[in-house]
Amino acid sequence: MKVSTEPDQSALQGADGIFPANCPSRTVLDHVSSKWGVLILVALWNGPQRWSELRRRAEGISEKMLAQTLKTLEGDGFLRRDAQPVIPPRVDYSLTDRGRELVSVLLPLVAWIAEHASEIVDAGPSAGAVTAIVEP
Amino acid sequence: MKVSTEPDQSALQGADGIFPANCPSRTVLDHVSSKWGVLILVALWNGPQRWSELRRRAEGISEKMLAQTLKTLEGDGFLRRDAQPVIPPRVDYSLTDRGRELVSVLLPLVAWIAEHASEIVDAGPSAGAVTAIVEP
DNA sequence: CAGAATCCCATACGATACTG
DNA sequence: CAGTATCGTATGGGATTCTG
Repeated sequence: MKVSTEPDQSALQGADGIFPANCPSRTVLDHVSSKWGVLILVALWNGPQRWSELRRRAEGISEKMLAQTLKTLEGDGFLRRDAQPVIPPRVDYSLTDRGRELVSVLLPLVAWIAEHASEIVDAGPSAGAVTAIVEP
Repeated sequence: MKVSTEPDQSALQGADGIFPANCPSRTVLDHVSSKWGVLILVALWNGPQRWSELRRRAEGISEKMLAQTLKTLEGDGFLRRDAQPVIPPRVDYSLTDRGRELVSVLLPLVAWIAEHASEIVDAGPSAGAVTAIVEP
């Protein structure tokens, strides 16, 4: 399942613009890097998951966003929806081949963040957040 | 500067939740995967860039978002701001070591998307599109 | 259990104008 | 050139309710 560990970064280094504004690549990047995209995709790495499992794994996600994110990613062909006509309903979501390719390049990123986040977090002023609010 | 070759995905595969809801990792993931985060970070891979260069490279970004994204990423320690007291002003942005580590795991993702985006298409109808991207 | 539908607010984001 | 300030809108996204 190794897709391409060979960087192919030449295309990027050589170009002036990274992703042209109205390109599919921009769209896909937005889908993947949407608030919940990465979490859902990575959550599926272990194998098929049910709706409720995904909700637990992507901690904090609302049902609305789960549904929306799943549809978008399904539309992009990254995951597959498998509904069984039983009662109570059982639906499994799983990565497609394309989805597995994507996740395989996503994992190093997620792993890196998981390892280094604790050093970053602080960053002194307002914790890096642009608008630090909260606090009831 | 080798950082990424060892996946360390065990931590992810073993865990039930991916990123706990109120964890630094979530915050960092949000910063990086913000609408413009990836674009800016990758744009800096080639070396220091000036404000106006970044604006061109991250095609479509507004000044407001450029400023905001730069501040957030600077706050996270991914990039450095270098202002020279000359007239007209000249400011260079460049990746820190930490930023370079991050981008090094980001590049495979970006490259993958650049390669496959056109097959994905999505969005059903019109779906036209596209003059290949990244072509010199 | 797995979702669709509705309501509604916060903020992300863009456009424009102004400044050192 | 490299920003900041202000404003207005669109959209993301949570809470709640309803259904097969």
